[in-house]
Amino acid sequence: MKTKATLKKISSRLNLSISTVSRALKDHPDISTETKQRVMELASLLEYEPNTYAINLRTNSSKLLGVIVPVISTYFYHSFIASLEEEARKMGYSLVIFQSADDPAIEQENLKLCKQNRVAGLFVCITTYTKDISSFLKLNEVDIPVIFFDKVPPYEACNKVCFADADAAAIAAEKIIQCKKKKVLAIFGNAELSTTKKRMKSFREVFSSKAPQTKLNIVYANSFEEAMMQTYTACSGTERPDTVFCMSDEILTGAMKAVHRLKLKIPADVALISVSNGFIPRLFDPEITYVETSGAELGKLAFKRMMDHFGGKTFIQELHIPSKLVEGNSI
Amino acid sequence: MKTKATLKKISSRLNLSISTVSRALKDHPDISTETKQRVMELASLLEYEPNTYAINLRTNSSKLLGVIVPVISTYFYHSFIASLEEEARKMGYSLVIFQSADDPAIEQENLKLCKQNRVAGLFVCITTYTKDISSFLKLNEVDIPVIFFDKVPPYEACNKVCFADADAAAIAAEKIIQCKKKKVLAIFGNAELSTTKKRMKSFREVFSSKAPQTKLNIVYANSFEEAMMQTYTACSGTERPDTVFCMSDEILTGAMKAVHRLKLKIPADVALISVSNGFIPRLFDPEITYVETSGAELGKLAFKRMMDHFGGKTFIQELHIPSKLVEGNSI
DNA sequence: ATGAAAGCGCTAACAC
DNA sequence: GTGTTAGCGCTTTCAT
Repeated sequence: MKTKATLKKISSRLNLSISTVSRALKDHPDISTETKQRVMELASLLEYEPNTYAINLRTNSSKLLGVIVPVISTYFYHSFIASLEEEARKMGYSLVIFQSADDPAIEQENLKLCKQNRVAGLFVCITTYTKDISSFLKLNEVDIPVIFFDKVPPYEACNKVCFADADAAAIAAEKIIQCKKKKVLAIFGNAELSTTKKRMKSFREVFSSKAPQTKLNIVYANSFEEAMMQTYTACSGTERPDTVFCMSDEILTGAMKAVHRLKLKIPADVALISVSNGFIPRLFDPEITYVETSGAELGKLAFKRMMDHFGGKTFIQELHIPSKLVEGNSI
Repeated sequence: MKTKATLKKISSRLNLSISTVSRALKDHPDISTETKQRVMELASLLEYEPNTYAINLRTNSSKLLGVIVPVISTYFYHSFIASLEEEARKMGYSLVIFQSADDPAIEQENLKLCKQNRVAGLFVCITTYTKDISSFLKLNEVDIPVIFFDKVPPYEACNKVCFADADAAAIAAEKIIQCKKKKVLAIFGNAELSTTKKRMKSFREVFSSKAPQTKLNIVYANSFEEAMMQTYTACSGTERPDTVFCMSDEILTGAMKAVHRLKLKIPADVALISVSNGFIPRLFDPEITYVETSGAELGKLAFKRMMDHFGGKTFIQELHIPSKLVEGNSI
């Protein structure tokens, strides 16, 4: 194996000191143009690459950002990660990725690995079951900013970026009312999640205040399959709803499968409206109308918040992405 | 900010030398049980975490693995990454993720970042346009194994893990023949890719040898939209195919949208068969029959190959994942 | 304009 | 069983 170039090697070859070479490579004003020239040349000839470990050790910092998500392979997270990666790369940061499998124990393991890797900052979407976030908050004590995103802890004072959940559900509810729908099957996700609670509360409220006569059938689905069954059952009875509201992409895909199975026409037989990251609704024909909760947008916001933090804006804040309706032809 | 515990601090507090502490923490046989006890206790009290940078610098190695993919947010890559992450975590490795946006220039940037981060190994799925892989192969010279996956360079001698492309297409072709289909629309991806070429060649060959009378309409689609248009055009004419073959998930989603728009019954009006990662085909009803090319499986294989490499099996090899048919009800 | 030297935190060869 | 020492590659202060 070819050994890597170091400052030492370059300096001895050029009869210069290590510090001069170091400075020359950084275009330090003290160094003469001629010396810089010589150093630069040899460095590129030897394909010199500064040793990041040495730099990190010396400066006690790194350009690594940790990301912990329940799973990568889901409608939303990979688009978040993708947009985060783009932003990070532009600023010279790299992303180290971990999955918790929605298991708090693995989440803790991942946290440990993040610490071990001495990440400069951490983005985390907690598991459905994470109650105690003190181990995360400890990172703040050692000046590693932690930014919670999407599924954020409800109680503590911590940095959060998430969607305007209440708004998203309200916008969908209003659209349904505006379309004069009367019988709504509303499928929500895991009842424990703060996201679910917020969305449901606001969804209900809009109906009770603006269209109290609407028949609301509210159910929960923790998976694609459950969403499909809920939809199938509700839509195959005689009391078929005129509208199905889906709280997430996962639920939407389940609902759509049931709709296809029942060979229902959209929106003639049943209308659909969803809250979504935006990819799934466009797969269908007609395209599904949805309230956008964009993972990409959230990724950008999260990264910006991290940079602000590095820039000194270390105060705690909760940021929201506004929701907007994207019209399809499903309602 | 609370300062982190180091060997130095622990040793001075305990009136021991740094090396004794270091050895105690590693459960070195030389150290007395009592000393070990005292050291362990103080270490956990101070929440000592070894400084990875110092270790990496000292040992000139890291537990980071680089991954470069064209995009994360696509049918296949995130499942590859997800499975790789699971495997890696089990072995104490962490994944640093980069997207090339299918742009060779960004790919080179990413490669540079991987070098900077001194990754212990690299997984890369090259862009559609990557012709020169010498910069990747250079890593091998400095003992950083590079494993190409999925879209692999066709010519050079390098480590590859990929699908048995020819087999996958052949299996689909045989299924179509077995179902006595006579008019096939076959949609392939980017014509430049070796994957495409292999799949198409073998697809054609099966038909010409086993069912030469079949009417084959072979087209290319570089995107979801193109696949939709190709399907729409072919299926709305009078000469509608009885079967649509889709080379990838992306193409399948496009084809399905066209099928829905034309309100064609599956498989009565048109049969479908696809090559797929396995998630998309199950979204539809009836479920689509597909030849599985599992990103998760490939991730596992790639990681295993990497570990073998670390274990000394540094010879170059090309590994394949066999293809298997997963029956739906679409043909 | 350049160099010497200390030190980041750790490991490991070599004392004793 | 424990300590001493050198050194990984770099930055940075202080000399000259």
